Amino acid sequence: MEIASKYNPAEVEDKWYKYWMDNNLFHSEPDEREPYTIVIPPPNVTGVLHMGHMLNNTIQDVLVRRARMQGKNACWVPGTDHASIATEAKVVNKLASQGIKKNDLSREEFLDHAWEWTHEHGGIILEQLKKLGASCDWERTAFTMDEVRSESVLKVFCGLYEKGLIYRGVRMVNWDPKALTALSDEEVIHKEVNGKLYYLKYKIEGDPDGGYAVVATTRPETIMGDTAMCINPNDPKNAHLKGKKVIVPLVNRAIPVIEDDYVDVEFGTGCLKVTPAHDVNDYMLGEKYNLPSIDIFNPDGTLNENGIQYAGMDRFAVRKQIEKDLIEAGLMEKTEPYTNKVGFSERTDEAIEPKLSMQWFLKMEDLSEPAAEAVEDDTIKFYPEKYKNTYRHWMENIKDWCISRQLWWGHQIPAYFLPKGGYVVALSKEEALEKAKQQVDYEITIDDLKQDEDVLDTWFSSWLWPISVFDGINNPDNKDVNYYYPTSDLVTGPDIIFFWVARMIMSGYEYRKEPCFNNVYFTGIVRDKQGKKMSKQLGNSPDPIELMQKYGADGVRMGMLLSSAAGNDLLFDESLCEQGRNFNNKIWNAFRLVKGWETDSSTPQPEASRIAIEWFRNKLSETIIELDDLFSKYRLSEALMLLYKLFWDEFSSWYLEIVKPAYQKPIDNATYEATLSFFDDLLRLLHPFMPFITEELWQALYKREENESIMVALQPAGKKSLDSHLLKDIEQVKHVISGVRTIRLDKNIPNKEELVLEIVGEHNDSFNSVISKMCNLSAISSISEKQAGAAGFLISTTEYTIPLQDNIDVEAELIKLETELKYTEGFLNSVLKKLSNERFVQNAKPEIVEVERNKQADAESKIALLKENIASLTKKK
RNA sequence: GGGCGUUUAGCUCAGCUGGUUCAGAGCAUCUGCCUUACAAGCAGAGGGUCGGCGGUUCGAAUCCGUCAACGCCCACCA
Repeated sequence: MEIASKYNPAEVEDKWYKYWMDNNLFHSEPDEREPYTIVIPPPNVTGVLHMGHMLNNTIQDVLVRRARMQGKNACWVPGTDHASIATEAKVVNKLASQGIKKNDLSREEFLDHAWEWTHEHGGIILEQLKKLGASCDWERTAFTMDEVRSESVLKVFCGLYEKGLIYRGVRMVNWDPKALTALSDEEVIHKEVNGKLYYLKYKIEGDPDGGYAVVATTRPETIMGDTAMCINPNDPKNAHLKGKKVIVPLVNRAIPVIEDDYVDVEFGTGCLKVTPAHDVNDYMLGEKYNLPSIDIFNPDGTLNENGIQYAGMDRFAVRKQIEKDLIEAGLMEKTEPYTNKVGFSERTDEAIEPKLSMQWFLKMEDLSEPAAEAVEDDTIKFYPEKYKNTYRHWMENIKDWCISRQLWWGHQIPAYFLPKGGYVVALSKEEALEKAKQQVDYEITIDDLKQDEDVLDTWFSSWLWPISVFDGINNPDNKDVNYYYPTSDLVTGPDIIFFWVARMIMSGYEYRKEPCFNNVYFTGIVRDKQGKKMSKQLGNSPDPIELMQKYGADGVRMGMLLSSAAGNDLLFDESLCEQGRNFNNKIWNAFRLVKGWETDSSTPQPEASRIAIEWFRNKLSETIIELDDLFSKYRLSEALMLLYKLFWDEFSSWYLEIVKPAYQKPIDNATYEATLSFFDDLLRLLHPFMPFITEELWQALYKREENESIMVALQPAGKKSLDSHLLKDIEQVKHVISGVRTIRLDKNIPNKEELVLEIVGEHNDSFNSVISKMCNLSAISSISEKQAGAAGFLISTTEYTIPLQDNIDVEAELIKLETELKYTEGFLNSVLKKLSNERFVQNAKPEIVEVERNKQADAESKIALLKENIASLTKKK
């Protein structure tokens, strides 16, 4: 059989993905097996795959594939998120490029465009996940705005409303003047902004001396909304203002001076302008002192008619203009540079405007209680654990969730306004009418009802995800949800711990009285080599599809995983994918070697092969134990590295080299069978990490049945009890072999040339067959004294020597010995120092002291030996 | 302003409750090899006073304190 010397992923990946699909291997139905469930963090429906998705989904696939191979009924539910604000923004932009304004369209027309966009771009990302090898149950693909999910959302809204947990009211919210919607606190990102602190003069009303108070503000454009000035009652320097009124500059309106100890005496002049409509704190002062509230902004951030001469101008333009005008009017005392934190919209990057508006809110207090507890007591475990703190802190300070958005793309709020005021909340308009009829004493028809224009926050649908994907909201007792819920692991980024993770936990307890998942694995953020976050804007993110074409999906998966300890950011480097590709190639070539062997039943099994098989069986089992441990701690990176070393070093470099028959010689049956079986085990261990190449080789390794797949083969179990002596002995043997190789290299002796190994001192000769084969020796013998002119090396106190025909370089040899002697003497010294310390001998554990004594003995005999050798060499000189 | 985390070889990172599984791994580097699976390879080698300082201890990468640098999260001081 002729096999190419390089693995070509392009030839095999699509083939096997299709095979898995054709054989329906990704699909799961409830049965008697133990379930293993993951729900995908749904990517934006119109998004494209980026490196973050690659990492996240590779991890999920590794977990799912492994669980499947452990005999569990594994189900990975894929899907997408309608991403209300992001998608709407994209559609608005697209329409704008066609010269269409959103406002010119009716809601229905706009939604038609949005659906069209969704169908056009939707699901691209899911197709990309298939390239990665994701073993999702595609028959279960869900969308946050499909029928089942939409129904779930409305049902939940109505239910929570009935329970009194959802309320509607005018509150100070985060307003995005670009997206023209309210946002939740979590959608606001605070950034430092270099601006100015403006010191404005507020004249004191009726003051004969023309006295004034100075107010420091970062937002002079809001003075039109001022309805009071506030001082601290305990501030002596402003005491003269008590009970007075001051005149708002330019506006010439008198406002009262109020007193509240909220005001920091030290800041600015100790005078605070109060603008209840445009600042959260001022709003609270307004409530407390019953101040009027003057809203000066339009929704888009321009000033309204309350802005008088500035009406129609943008808020930032006004800031500049008003600065000029104040200076001209002599009402600006000074300005100074100032940095403060300003909130920006997560989506549009627009400066948030605190704004009073009517919104829907969800009360969080009751919901958060069981959710907080579950993480606290490890019912739901976080990996890494440090996020418990973050979570706890947020839960303890949780505020009500603003769930309404002034958008069209999303779940429209099922609240219906009545003609003469008031509203009802109902699942359908028909039901709303029934409710309305009971509520009002006038005649009412279905056309009189007007549904709330707003939609719900996207997260109000995704927080139900682990339940709603199994239709567990609409049909709480269905077979699927009862079987698959609670889900097993959630894999997501720490950036959405509040947006999503926390809220899912809440909904889980609210609707199923159970955790929604048992473990949460937080991945890090993918950064480039400079440590910058990878993003499309920065252009520093490679295209995952191109990467997979270049290195193969398996290679890229490995590249992602090698760099990622849970929760740590990972510095992505393409060279890791290269390493992955190289590893694929290594596996490929090992396969070529093994499959190239001819067997011969008359060939007896060499002793070396017998030993190698016994040893590798133990090595494999030892690794499996370690692997299980690493997986239980979600240390996937280390798990993969462990297998990498097992395959490359232990299997390829040691095992295969030992059992490899001589050129064009056949191999004995027993060794051949054992090797194939090891190969099979290795492929299965590797399969969760590298699904494609392992399937390709697994299929070719033995004759397989139709429809068989490594995907559903079981993980190898390994031996129960390990022969630790054998494992240790072989490590010694490796040292001996390395020593001989070093001599060959040093002395420039070709591998072809047979050598003789002579040993002075203790040596276990059970493994001589292995040493002999690996070093190409003609004989191994024990002698009492090293031959003159032999090269050698020491392992503990045994001296391994190779007699050489040619005269050796005495000088070089002496230097080598002297160096080793010096080092050993130094080592002995440090040991002796410890042992001569009485307090050490008294206080340290006896085992430790014993160890030191052994060290001393070993070092002493080694020194004696070295000295002997040096003496005999010197004689020769 | 609070809280959390990180700092160990050129790079990326392991090192649990203090002591031979303690100074490690992979990559990179260097040397020699186109050796009959693989140069995307083989064999061998070098490389760190574990961020600084101080303390506890017979003994500290590991525990305590402190400082520094970087990162993240939270927070209404205009």
